[in-house]
Amino acid sequence: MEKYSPQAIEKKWQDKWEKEQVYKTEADPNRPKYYALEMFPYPSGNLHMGHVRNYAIGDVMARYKTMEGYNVLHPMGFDSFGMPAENAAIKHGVSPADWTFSNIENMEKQQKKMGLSYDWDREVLTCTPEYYKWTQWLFELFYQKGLAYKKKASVNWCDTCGTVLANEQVIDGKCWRCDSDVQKKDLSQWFLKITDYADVLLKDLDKLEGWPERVKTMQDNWIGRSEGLEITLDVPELDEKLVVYTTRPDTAYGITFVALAPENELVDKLIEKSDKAEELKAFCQKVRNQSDIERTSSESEKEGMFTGFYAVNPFNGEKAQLWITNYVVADYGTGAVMGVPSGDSRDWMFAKKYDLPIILTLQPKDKELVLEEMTEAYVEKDGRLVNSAQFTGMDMHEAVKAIMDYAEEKGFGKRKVNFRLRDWLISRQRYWGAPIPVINCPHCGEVLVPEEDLPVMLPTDVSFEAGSVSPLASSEKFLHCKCPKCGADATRETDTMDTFICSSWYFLRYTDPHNDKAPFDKDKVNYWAPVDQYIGGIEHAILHLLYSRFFTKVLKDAGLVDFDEPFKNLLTQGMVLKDGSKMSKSKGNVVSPEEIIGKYGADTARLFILFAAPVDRDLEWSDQGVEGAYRFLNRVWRILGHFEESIKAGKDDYDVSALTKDEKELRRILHVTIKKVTEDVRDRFMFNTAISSVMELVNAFYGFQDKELNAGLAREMAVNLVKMLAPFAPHITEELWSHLFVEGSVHQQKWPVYDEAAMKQDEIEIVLQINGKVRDKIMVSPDLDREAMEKVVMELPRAKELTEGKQIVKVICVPKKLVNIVVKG
RNA sequence: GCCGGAAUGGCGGAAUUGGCAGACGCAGCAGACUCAAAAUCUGCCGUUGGCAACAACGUGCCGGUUCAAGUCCGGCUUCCGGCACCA
Repeated sequence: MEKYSPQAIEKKWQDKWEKEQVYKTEADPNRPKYYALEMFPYPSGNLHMGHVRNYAIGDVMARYKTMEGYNVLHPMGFDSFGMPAENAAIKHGVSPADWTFSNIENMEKQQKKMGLSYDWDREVLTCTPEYYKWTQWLFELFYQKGLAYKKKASVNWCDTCGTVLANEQVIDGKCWRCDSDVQKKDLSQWFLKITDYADVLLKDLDKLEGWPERVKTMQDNWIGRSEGLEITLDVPELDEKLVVYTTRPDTAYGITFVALAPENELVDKLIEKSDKAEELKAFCQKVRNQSDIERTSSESEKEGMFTGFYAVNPFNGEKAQLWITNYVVADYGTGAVMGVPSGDSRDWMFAKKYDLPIILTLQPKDKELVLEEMTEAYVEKDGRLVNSAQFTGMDMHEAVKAIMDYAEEKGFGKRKVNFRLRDWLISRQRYWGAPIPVINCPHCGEVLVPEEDLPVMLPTDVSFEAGSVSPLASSEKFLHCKCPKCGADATRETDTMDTFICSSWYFLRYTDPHNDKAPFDKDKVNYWAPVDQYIGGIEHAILHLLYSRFFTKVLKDAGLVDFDEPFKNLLTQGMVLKDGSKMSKSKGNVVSPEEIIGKYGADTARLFILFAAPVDRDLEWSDQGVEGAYRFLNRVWRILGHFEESIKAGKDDYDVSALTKDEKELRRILHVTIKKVTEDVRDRFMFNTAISSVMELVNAFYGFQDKELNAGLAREMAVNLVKMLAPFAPHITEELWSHLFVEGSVHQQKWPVYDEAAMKQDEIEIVLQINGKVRDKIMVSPDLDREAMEKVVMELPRAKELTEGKQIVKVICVPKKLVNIVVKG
């Protein structure tokens, strides 16, 4: 065989696979299916190492499962709506579509150079009318189910991007995409009612056994469920009522004030009746002008202003001062919070600053608190109640329940579950997205575009200048239309949808990508989906993964699919780092996949990236490590070349009993390796250790390079070695397969099965321990029972020497492992 | 503050159910081949002491359980990530 030349063989096989459509798949209800999916990329123009890692992992799973006999769906597509295309249009005058499609073309070319087993016929591009027609159709479905609505609200606005953002897209007060400060704006916007599904989105996290704990916790935190009590307080001077929400009803006898957000409904009424209306107004204005970060940071100074009015604590009839404050979150709970300084550190700080009364209602069990000596609130959730009428003396946890019962019985309280999760703001004042299929009629109001008129096509005669209105409004032809209901002159909705809508259902479209009658066929989607293994970055832990779960649940309730979770198993890959930090142009530490593939080939790039670290951990890029992977593939190539004649001459059913002792040992290692690699790939996603055991096998193979090797065994070694490496390094293995075995593609072979009998050892090494320390090793038959093992070991000179003159307290025998002699003296 | 994850040689990492810590790879050292170098093949490679046999120490820290602990329990430290004035 000639020298290993990846550049020559990789191209050859990629062309052949494509021509022969080796990776094309069809639904087949008679075969078990496996759906392997990598998160589809945004078409930025070039693949980076993160993509390479993502696709390499997915490709191993897809190829492995295919060899295991599954009908495998392994598709790829592009999340191709979005801002960068539009920015390119503004900056360079190219159309967003042209920019996007040329990037897709380039990235596809790079993906194809990786040798990935995609069924390209199923490619999904979210920016095509064939796709966004169904995105719009799904929006209409949500609308009809009462899950899409338009409302005026204070929303997140990114001035740089010229659009609003969902809560999930605001990271530490900054835009997720461009990192600039997010402001608040009052706008009328479309929302999806994800809060209707808050409870089930939280509860079903328990079902997701194949998801990493940390992703589930993140979603749990984000949804933020809390159980508590709503308490209604009278405000006699205004003849009004006020509702507060608390998770600590046990402290209700300690209310001395009520803190209101300026947005609370009662505030305007308070100001109206107040004799210091101007001051209060000014204070409210000041608070409302603060940005979200200023207002919601726990470090910022608590401020407030007394309104002069009081509410009555319904538990004890005590008066509670009504304050307008800057520290109450307006859109959580009721925008009003009961102030119990003794039991809440924020209330404590506020009460101390403004000299408000404090009542102690909870005493810890292990010490006695004296109000005058306290320097901070007692916030531990443990103790007995004091100063709490009939509840005094009760354990805190019992009191929570008892007080809620009491409040409900008396009619001034109601148990309530609250969530941190807010509805999903989906309007975007941008061009390159799916238009919201709604027409505004002066007579009929909001009207959905009739299904037969979908898709609402993106116009091309627009000006791309960013502003507070979508560029779609600049197309007269697009903007003006007739009302589908009454025929009157009407205008279209000019906002487009958040691209996260497009990506919330793309994995379902892959199951039936060319359907022009429906988003997907029910039988097809229920055959292939849910996704068996989803692979992607942790950055989508909340955004994409939460939205997709929401979509799936709505589609299940609408009867479009039979499952209620989209992704059975989730693998969050680590980042690819260079010199300890994420590769980025600004740091100048980017390693280009194209260059690496050009130099060493895709097989080396894939092998290195899978070998260098466990898939879920960050990976430090190492040029020398890549060399190592390349060396290994060369070693495989050479050793198989060395035994080429034997491999070709060998028979598949040869006489194993004729093997020498050394050959038997090699064969044993082979079968141990098959077991190890199978389990690592199938059960643990430990590709790094799977590869390392194949390396060990190759090292053992090299032990025979200067020796005779039974032709049957040479063949068995080669067949299984090439098969085991096939998912990791698809080209070199295909080349070797064609050289050595001729028939078919290695990727359509059956995955190796290990032979228990071959794994049996005549002799195994056991360890002698004295007091738990290793003192000697000996080869024995693996069939020895405890007694026989003990006997053999006790006869060892080392054992005699080290136990001489000492008292043997105990002897522990672990069959096939060790004998531990415990001595005293 | 609450929640989650992690910590093992010079480096990436392995040890799956408590049973030989450091597999495999990188780097390093040595030998073979070569006029020489590269490539390749082979061997060595945690620390300390010792010519060696061997011994002691060693998986972030302190303690515990156990014949035996990287692994289990209790208490910390540091780092990474999420949430956070959410009542």
